[in-house]
Amino acid sequence: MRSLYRRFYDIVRKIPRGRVATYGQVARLAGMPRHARHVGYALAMLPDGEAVPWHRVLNSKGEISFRDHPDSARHQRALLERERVVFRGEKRISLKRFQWKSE
DNA sequence: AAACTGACTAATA
DNA sequence: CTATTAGCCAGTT
Repeated sequence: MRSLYRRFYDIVRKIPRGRVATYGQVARLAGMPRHARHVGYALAMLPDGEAVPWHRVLNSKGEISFRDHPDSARHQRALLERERVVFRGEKRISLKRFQWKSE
């Protein structure tokens, strides 16, 4: 249901430039713990042109979470690097340094 | 109703 | 460090 997803979008919109959040974190902040998978699901059907920085959402290990669609993963990485988020190796970033500390 | 599907996670080996 | 596993839950089939 799209109205439920709107809560996720609102949270994601608050992630500052150069910072990232995890799916679980977004779910918790939206008041819906244990709905991490739905955050990803919501972002997947996010229409193009929405002002939601979907690329700042990573999985709990600090990795880009496109198992398939490697091209989209590259795109996401490019968007993050444009914000000075630094990757350690091929896929990971340091959550220690870049995770958004909400409130 | 039942099975299946995920841009997930935490715990365990 | 990687791999596996069980748990998760709204939508879809």
